[in-house]
Amino acid sequence: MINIKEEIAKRIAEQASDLTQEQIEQIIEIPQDQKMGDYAFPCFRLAKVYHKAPPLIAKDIAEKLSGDSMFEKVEQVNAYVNMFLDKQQVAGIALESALDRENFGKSNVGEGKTIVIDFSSPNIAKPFHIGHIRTTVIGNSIYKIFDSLGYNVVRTNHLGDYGTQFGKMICAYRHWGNDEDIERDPIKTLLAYYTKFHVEAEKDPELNEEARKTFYNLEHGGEDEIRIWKWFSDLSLREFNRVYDMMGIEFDAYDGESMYSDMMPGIIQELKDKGLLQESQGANVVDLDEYKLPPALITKSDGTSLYCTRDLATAEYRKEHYDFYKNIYVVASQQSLYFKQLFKVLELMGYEWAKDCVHVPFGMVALEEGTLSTRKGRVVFLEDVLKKAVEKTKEIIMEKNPDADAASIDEVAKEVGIGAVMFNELSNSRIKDYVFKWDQVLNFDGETGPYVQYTHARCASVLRKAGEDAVAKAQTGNVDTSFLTGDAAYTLIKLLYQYPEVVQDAADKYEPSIVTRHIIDIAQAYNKFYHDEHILVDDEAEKLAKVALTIAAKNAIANGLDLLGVKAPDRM
RNA sequence: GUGCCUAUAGCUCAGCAGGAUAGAGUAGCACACUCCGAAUGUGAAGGUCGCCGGUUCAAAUCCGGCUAGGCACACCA
Repeated sequence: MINIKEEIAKRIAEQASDLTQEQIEQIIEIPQDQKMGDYAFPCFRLAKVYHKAPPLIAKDIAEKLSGDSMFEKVEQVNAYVNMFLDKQQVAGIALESALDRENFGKSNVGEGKTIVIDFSSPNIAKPFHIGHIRTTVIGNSIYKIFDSLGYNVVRTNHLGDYGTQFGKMICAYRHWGNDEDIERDPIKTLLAYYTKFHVEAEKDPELNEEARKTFYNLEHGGEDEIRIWKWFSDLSLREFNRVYDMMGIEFDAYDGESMYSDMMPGIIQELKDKGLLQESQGANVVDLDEYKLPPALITKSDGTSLYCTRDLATAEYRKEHYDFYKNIYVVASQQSLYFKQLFKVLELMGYEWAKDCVHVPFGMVALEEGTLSTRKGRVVFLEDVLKKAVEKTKEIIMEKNPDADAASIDEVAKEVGIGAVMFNELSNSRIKDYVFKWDQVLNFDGETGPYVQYTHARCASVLRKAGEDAVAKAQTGNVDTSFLTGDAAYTLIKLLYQYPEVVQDAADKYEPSIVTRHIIDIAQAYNKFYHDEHILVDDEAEKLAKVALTIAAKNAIANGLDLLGVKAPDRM
């Protein structure tokens, strides 16, 4: 696709030779008001070079640019050169790429590069609650975005299936466990035991000691501990997979923490050999004082391992097996300091690839009653949220469309309801904290997933009415773009043109919300176009041009939603 | 105590390698379905961009200092 900004910069560079084309490209901006043009070039910075007032320089440049066929007009307003592009040319460029659904917004910049992305990673035997939605949905979207840019992306679910907590869980089971209850409703039952453990441990500190020993046994090959642990793991995975299935999320590897337990001694030895390990208060640490970081704890005073040790092993394993270009961790912002320590230790171990490890943090989810707390039983289950969203959607569909057939209602309600929850999660910058509110996730008006999906369904509906022949003809892109120069159509066209850069930007920043916001803009622009102009008009040439734009908008929305992991139904 | 993050309309948020009059959605108000899907669109209203300084021709955006909230800071992950 032609890079318009680059073309403009090239032309200005010919006029103002004291700046390089790159510098000019940096200065060129998109005015906030469309009335001021498609692109603008502020001339303040040239004033010093030319010893002339900025408006005079702007006037000069504007005059020289005026003749170029690229522009409809170029005018000087104060210190700005405001450029209005030839709308038909832009429409031609945008349509050409957007009509090609398969390739629109995609690229091959990542060819030959592998990215490992660690996300979701819930703890075994604990509920999959609303707090997990962030890493899961954001991680999935980042995977989709990089995948669409040609990277080979490995999704790994680093299950929290190890650590002292399992000592606690096993203890609790031994004290109060009932196998039938567990089989019937594993997570909720295990959660009840876990909660009870903490209550009891308050009264009887001996329990904590017992739990520590139990984990020690687990880590050192205790048969019964391993049997119970394995059983809990399997049950949990079954539960998690049900939720992943609902959201259409898959993984390439389920390598939990336990998988790396064999590598612990090796890591510890390696740290010793490299002179990094120090004994401190009975524990083994890597001192990071020099880097203004607290020491990284490698082993506890009782000799058992810690997550840091396991994470070091995990990183090494990933480098060896995947030779990653980036190793991404989608983990809550609470752990920012921890990841700084982890990456620093890797660096000190002499691994130059430590710089390729990135922590992608996100903010906290709280409930109106306070922070989520598994122990205190203050949780909202993700599955319940998804189910409620589907029910609500079903009600809305039946209300709006009483004679739709039952089978399709169920299918669409799932796509829209679950899509709404996922979309909602991806609407804001990931770093923001938020408070979970039912009426907020179940709101389907305005800037929401259903709004965007509705627009997609509306496009599909228009195309059905247009008929196959018209769609096939429009699909070639061989249409008269002079019918697409109205304000609404042109706004939409510019958004379509920008879409590929937006995807790249979202990848650079690991920020799916950039895509979310852009497809909201596209949906708004299409809806406005739809209201302002009649699409299926009698005039064949005009109709084909507008149908082509409808196809393009539909493709952009469908591809954008796909990057979010959200479905784009043709009817709803 | 130290570090990191956040602060923009009643509410939820965009905008932040500086640029022209700070944008959406939502709530409330007023409109538009004999017309391609009203889960839509239109209009009016709504702001000391947390506060104080600084840099600059130009600051919501950069720098410094405050304030408020969140998070983290050794045997949990």
